[in-house]
Amino acid sequence: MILVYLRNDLPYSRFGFTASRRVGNAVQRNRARRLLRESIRLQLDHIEAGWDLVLIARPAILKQSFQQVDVSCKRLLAKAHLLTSSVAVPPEKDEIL
RNA sequence: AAUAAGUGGAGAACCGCCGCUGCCAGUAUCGACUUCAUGUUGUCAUUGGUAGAGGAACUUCCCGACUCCCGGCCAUCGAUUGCGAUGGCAAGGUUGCCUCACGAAACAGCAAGUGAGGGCGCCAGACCAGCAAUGGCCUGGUGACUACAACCGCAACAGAGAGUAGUCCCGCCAGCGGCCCUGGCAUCCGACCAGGGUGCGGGUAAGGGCUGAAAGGGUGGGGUAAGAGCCCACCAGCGGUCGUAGAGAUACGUCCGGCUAGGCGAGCGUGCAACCGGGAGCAAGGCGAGUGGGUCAGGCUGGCGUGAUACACACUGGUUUGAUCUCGUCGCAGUGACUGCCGGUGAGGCCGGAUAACACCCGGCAAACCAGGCGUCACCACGCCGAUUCAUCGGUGUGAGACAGAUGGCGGUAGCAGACAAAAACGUCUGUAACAGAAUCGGGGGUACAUCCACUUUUUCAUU
RNA sequence: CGGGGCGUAGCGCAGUCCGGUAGCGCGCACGGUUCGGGUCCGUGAGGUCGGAGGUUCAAGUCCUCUCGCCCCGA
Repeated sequence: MILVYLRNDLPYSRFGFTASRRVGNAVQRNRARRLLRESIRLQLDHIEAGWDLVLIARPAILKQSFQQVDVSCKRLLAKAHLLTSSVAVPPEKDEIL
């Protein structure tokens, strides 16, 4: 997946989820978006306010379970220094989405 | 019993927690309208309840409902600056052997597609007749089956020749031109005349050969130097007139014609025939606001959350100021019945007008019908409330409907599949489904599909 | 909801309109040139024309269905 973020100078953050036709057909694009949305929903309390974030799905997400997607998502947020409190971020492993 | 194919049906279970979208109800805040009080309604927050993808939702090959837009020329009639009605033509569109049926849902009509029967052509097989060529008949298969005899266009290579056919080889010919020989004109030569030869030029497409997917009727006679539909008779084939049979395609018969015409109408050219108003699509379109609404920022004020609680910060409703952008809403939602009302359609029917009369036509009526609206009732699924004989009854509520587009995540149980282990069972671990996601609705066709069930058929094995 | 286009050799494209030989450039292989490499010269290999069916004597080309990809309009 790809994370694009930009400071919006608002007291809250906004999120967008995108899956292009390269990801697959309508069913597969819907599933990719839902996985990303659920992963962000569980992290809402730990994400800094004042940012616009867009998560872009890549075709490899279809082969991953939700846990793998969630780990990748957390790792991306930590890399962008968008997490507020200390969240247990798993260490980097070999497989990277 | 296994296997494969086809057709039809089913096509993802249950419980808990968190989350999303619509609707309903309660609570609270603020605003608007109204009232003597009350109340109605909108928005946001929050709580509870409830509903929430498919057989193909895919595809877009089609049709319809529904909505909007548009229409050339001529004639007649009525009106008399635009217009309306009727008829015709043009343009455009569709179809292409015939009939019937399905698709086909108000009268009529309706496509993609499908079925049955028939006609004609072609192919294969059996039988019959005949020495044979061939013909007849039956069965099966197959055909996008209007016309290349209106026009335009196309055909590589090979071959003599491929579109008003053509002489390359073998043949045939001596009428014509040339050459040679003989004879005649008293003699020689030339010319001329007669006869013969030659196939060089030439004629000949009748016979054979060669090339190719394809090479321009058959028999007999006349005719000719030799031949040729060159001419004639008959036959085959083609076009047409008329008659008979049939619902029609068409078949049979008759006469006439020109004598032969080859192939490709899947060549999106074109001609012909028949039929038909056309086009766009819910991003259709209607309504409202634009002094409105959305977004952002500031002020005032209410709610709620957090913290260190007379305060600060975040979010949010109302109001107001500024900037910026068009926005909101309807269309838009169970199934079925009642015909209760309204609306619509109304072929055929009835009545009236019109006519000498009938038909057409005009007006009306109503049966029947409808995918439209309202209303009532029933049913299905689920929830809530009440009652009781504890399984029913009664009451009540809901029925996907978004507008960057809602169905997801986690845990557990069961089932299934695989692996370990194993005589089997128990057990442990892993995985959890194929094709695929609603956007106005309905219907037909096509395509994709794990697994299960039913039926039919193919093949193999076992038993009798 | 409607309209249009593309698919041909490893890659990029002609040929399709109007049927008959599948070709061009780069790349690849071999040989030559050079002390060696590149450049250059010569020779050569390589394509079920997305798939299925049909029309035709003959289909990359025409027709029908189907698969994949791309674009446009409201």
